[in-house]
Amino acid sequence: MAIDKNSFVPPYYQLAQILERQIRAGDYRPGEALPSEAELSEKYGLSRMTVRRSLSQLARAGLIRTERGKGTFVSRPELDRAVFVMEEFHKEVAARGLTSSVRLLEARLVPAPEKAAGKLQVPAGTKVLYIRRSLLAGGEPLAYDRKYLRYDRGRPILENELQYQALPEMVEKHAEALPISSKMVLQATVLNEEEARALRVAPGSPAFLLEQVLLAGDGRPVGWGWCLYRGDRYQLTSVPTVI
Amino acid sequence: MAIDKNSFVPPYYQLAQILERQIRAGDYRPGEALPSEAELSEKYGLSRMTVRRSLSQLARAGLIRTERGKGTFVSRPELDRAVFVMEEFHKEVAARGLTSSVRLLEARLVPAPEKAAGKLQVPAGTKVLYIRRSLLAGGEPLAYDRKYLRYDRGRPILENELQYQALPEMVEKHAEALPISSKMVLQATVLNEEEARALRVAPGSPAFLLEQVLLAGDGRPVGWGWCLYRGDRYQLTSVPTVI
DNA sequence: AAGTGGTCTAGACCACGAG
DNA sequence: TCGTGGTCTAGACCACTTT
Repeated sequence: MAIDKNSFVPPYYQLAQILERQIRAGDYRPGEALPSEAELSEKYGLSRMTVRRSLSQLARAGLIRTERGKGTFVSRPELDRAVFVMEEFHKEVAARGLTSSVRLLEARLVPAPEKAAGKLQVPAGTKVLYIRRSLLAGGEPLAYDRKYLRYDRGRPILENELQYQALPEMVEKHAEALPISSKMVLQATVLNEEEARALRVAPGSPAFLLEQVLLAGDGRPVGWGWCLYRGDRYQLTSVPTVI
Repeated sequence: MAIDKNSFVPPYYQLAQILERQIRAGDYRPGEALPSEAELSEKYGLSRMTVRRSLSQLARAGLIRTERGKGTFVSRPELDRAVFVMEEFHKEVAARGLTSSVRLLEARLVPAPEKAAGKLQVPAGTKVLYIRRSLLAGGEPLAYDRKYLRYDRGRPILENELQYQALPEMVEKHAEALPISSKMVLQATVLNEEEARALRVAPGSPAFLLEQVLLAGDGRPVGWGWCLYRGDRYQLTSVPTVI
């Protein structure tokens, strides 16, 4: 194989594909060294920087690993390793060809319960915004979301806002600092009476429990809560290793 | 801020950190454009290639996005998006400071059940290897694994192999083609009698159900099965956005 | 000393978007 | 036409590993 410089596919990508194919075909076996960057550069008529770009791509995909002073080696495939991506709710639902909607079940200012106060790093009893929402896919509840949010400003809450706005926009209006990142923990759980009712399934049904902390740019927590996803209608698929 | 060319931290990384800090501090807001590559190059005394490397890093982390002919823009944070990584069993367990071990419960050649035959793309009834294993962390069962594997060669199965070898090595010995990648689906479930007994918990307990297909380099399926992870002892934590 | 990957540069040409 | 990001080059110096 050679590089076609007239192709629309850029040379760095062509080389990455060539090497990927050779690795998958077993031409280079796990642990074996690839030709050095200088050799690849010479063989394919590309500058070393371009060769390195191809190799970086394969390294990011986990197919190879580089060792300074030694060489570039084919990685052993990690068969039991998987990467799962949970997209934003409306994206996830749209990808399945369904329409998403949000039903606000409750939204009020409450004194922060001890646990919520700890998570939000406010004194216990501080007024925080508590919301309960039902996330619908194709008209059917898919997830049940409960959250505590810091409420620093003196702005009144508008029912309309909560009903129709996405959570990030809502928080933006009602908290001092914007959340800019989130930390999540995913667990498997079974639903209790209340949760099952909200999701329209039988108590004891399986569900994903997603605990979420919203963080401001300075690292301070802005929100905390859980979102339950119906186990019979939600699953995560591993991201394929793609270059 | 300026670049310290005498630092051990390479310039491309220093610039990435500077820009990240400015974005997180709100100096550049979501949707806003960053200075052009030429401007950054001029301002920080770096070549354009180096500036581009910094920007690629921020783009991979999801903080910015580039648009050809238009500029580089700060992304809106996707708060409800999360990435979960499931590491190989022994790594995952070792990371918690526990020792991992594997107990082989069953391993025999069986005529492939219809579903397994379909998944493995072999005629129904073909002899395949069926194994059941208990994956232990600190002596306690953490996962319960059941798999069907193609068995093309005429080699006898050695109990010792199954007991002590990792699955990839085992498959390597007993299948024509090496598995080189896997496709997984993660679900939430509740355990039945048999599964609960294997995991030493009560029936009806929550668990993660990980369905796994092992693929050879040419894309042919080599193995198929499920692995159940105890819901009370296993959880996934989102990968932080890191540059 | 020689070979490897890691970083950086100054310049070039291209494709695309806006005026 | 001009400014933007996307790609590529030929060379350089460095840090590390092996001989």
